Amino acid sequence: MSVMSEERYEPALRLFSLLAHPARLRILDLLRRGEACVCHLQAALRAPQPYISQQLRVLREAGLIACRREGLFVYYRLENQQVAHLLADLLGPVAEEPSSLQCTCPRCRETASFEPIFLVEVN
Amino acid sequence: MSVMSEERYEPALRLFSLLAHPARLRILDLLRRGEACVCHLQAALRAPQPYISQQLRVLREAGLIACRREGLFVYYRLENQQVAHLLADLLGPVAEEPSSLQCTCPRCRETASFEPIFLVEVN
DNA sequence: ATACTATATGCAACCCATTGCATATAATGA
DNA sequence: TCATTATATGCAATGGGTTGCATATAGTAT
Repeated sequence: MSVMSEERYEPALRLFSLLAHPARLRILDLLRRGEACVCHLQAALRAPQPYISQQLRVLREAGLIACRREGLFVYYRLENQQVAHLLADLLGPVAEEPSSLQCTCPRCRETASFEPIFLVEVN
Repeated sequence: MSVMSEERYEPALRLFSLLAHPARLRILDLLRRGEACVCHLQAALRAPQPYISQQLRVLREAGLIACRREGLFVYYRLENQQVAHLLADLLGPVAEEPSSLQCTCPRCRETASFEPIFLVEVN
């Protein structure tokens, strides 16, 4: 049939398509707590960096998230309030994970209370 | 990578996957107004009947809608309040379509104010 | 310039939902 | 019983998103 895509539904359809993806949904949920750098998300999802960056691009080009570069690091943030509401409805309030993940970015270093998880001491 | 499907997100992921589909979203939106028979949805979507029934099955097996048979006709209804809220958030209040679609079901016949759209007089 | 780290991009292969269609079933009436 | 209408199911083919990986780019430091 292929007809049937009323323009009235298109924004909602695009949004649902973006959210109906494990990695993207997880990323958006993580960003509800505030900014996060790519390496942070990478550590949280335990997925290859190019994979993370690809999903970030999809979300960025859709306007759901935005980013800001600081030196070598790029910090992403949730940029769409409607998504924040949606996630609050469906996932509940922001979940505080027991051991907050640490990566190699300065932000993680300065607030580090434990040994960073993905930082390996080389002697 | 295929790992990464935290059970915490699975209900939301399933829901988003169901909603990220033009026909299914349209059907759910239509059912916000109340019950509708298959032929009614068929007329509204202008899609083949087997196609409509398939999407209805998907939604039914997911528990989003329920149905009740009355003679030859099967009336579907929205069965998930969370979905109703979601749609209200994203699509706004129930839209009253200018000319309400009519099909061949008794319900449409008794409330018919105009000639049913998809009813052809064969004399 | 070179080296190194963090991040982004390009692209091909794969996989699975989508969808079209034939057919089956349910219910009613003659 | 047969005919007809409304709805459901089965299944193969297709198309488009997903994903893995090689590689490119940006930024910093020596």
